[in-house]
Amino acid sequence: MTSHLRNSGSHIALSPRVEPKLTLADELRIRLADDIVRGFLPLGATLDESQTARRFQVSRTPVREAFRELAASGLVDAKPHRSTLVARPDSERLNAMFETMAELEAVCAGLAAQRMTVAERQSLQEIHEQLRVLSFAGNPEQFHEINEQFHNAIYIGTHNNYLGELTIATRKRVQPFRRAQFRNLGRLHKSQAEHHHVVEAILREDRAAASAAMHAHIDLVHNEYESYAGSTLEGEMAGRLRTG
Amino acid sequence: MTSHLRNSGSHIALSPRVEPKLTLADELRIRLADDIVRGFLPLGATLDESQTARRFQVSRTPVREAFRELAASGLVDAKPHRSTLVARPDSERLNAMFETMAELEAVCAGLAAQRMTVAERQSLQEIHEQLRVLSFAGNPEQFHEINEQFHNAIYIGTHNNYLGELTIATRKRVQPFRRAQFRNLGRLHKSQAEHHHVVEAILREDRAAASAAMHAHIDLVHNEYESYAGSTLEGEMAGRLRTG
DNA sequence: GATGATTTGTACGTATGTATA
DNA sequence: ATATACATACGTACAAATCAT
Repeated sequence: MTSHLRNSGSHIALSPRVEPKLTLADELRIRLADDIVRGFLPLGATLDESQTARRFQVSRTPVREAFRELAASGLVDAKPHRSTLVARPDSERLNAMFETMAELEAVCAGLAAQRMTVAERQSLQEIHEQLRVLSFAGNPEQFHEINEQFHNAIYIGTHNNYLGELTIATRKRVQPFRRAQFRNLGRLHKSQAEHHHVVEAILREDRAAASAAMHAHIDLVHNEYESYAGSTLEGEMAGRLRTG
Repeated sequence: MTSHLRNSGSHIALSPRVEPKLTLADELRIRLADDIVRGFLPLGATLDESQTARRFQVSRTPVREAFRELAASGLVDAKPHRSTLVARPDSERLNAMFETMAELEAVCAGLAAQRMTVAERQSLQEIHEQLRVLSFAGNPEQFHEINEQFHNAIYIGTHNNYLGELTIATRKRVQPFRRAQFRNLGRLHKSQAEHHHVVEAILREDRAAASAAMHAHIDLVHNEYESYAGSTLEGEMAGRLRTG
């Protein structure tokens, strides 16, 4: 992954509208957010402005602006006159984020059950079927990808874009703690079974059941993380890196 | 309200730790967010960087950073190479925000019913009583102030800080559309009655009832806005200012 | 549609505050 | 505790894009 953002001399501008003309700050924000949620940047890591600027061959100005936006979205922690750090929520806050995600996803599933169009319901079923196949193929990366599509399909089905955005933002903030989930092959099939209850309820247009099934699903994701983090003691260890 | 942020020469630094040393960008963000939610800055207004910089006697750099953060929080709309505008959601998005607020507030009330400490329940009752008195005194500004305290008390009662932050953020984004609410004196008493159902359910530790009562309350706030906006045709008119 | 005026985006230098020896 | 080193905060100059004519 060579990281040169600076595209010296735009080449091959065949079709117009290919580039929405993003600013460097925007590209940096997207790139850094991706690095954080993918776990490429470790939690609690120091994000040096000059260093980051050199890394991407830009000045510090767009880097600063990207950091500020990431701070506003909660992915990094920035205090005045102090270096920006990749956010590392303590266990209380992490629990709060998981719980909130469960509530948000539950509301989404409930609304989707009431509002999805025929086409949207069919699309959801197709994605669900893809996941079933993948749960046997056992490719964690691919399963994760389609799993996101599954949840996105439900957000769209709510016909409430704002709610979808809030939910996605929360998902992103929790993602670093869900990453290892699908390493466990057994988890793929369990996830599949949980999804099945959600899909079934949505197709029945049963709001309460869809909501409850999704809530249960996210709670299990949370539990899965806790048992993983607890077993590896990663949470404890990470917690003592700076505070101890 | 003279607007000089520049405090030339810090004076009287008696006790240490009085000033958390906010940056200019932070102060600007807070100030501008306040101006927006209070309706001081009209929806859709253009926020010129240089102009704003001159207004506060600072350079464009902190202004830009403040704009970026406001954009991340959704209060302003910023596209690359275009002036930043005070966000003016269309009716579909506004409905989505109201609906989401109702769901979030409902979840908060439900969790609070289960989790509030004795002290927190008592505090909630006291605030509720203050509102009852104010609903007769009929001071809209003061009622609004204590009303925010009422809802904040519930967020605290959830013991889920993240959820509280999301809910507050959503409340802020909708606030410009709730401003005129309490001009209507009758609304104060209706609001009071709705709150009563919420408080009662919370004190009974009845999660479902608290959640439902709060949901109904916010829905009525939404309806109140719609009938107001509809009657003044403000929504329609504003909608045609730029798009037409 | 081209050109000038205006506004935003980026780079960089200096000031200021923080952390370390 | 003072001084030094270092990172961030801010101002200014210039480049690039948009808007108005």
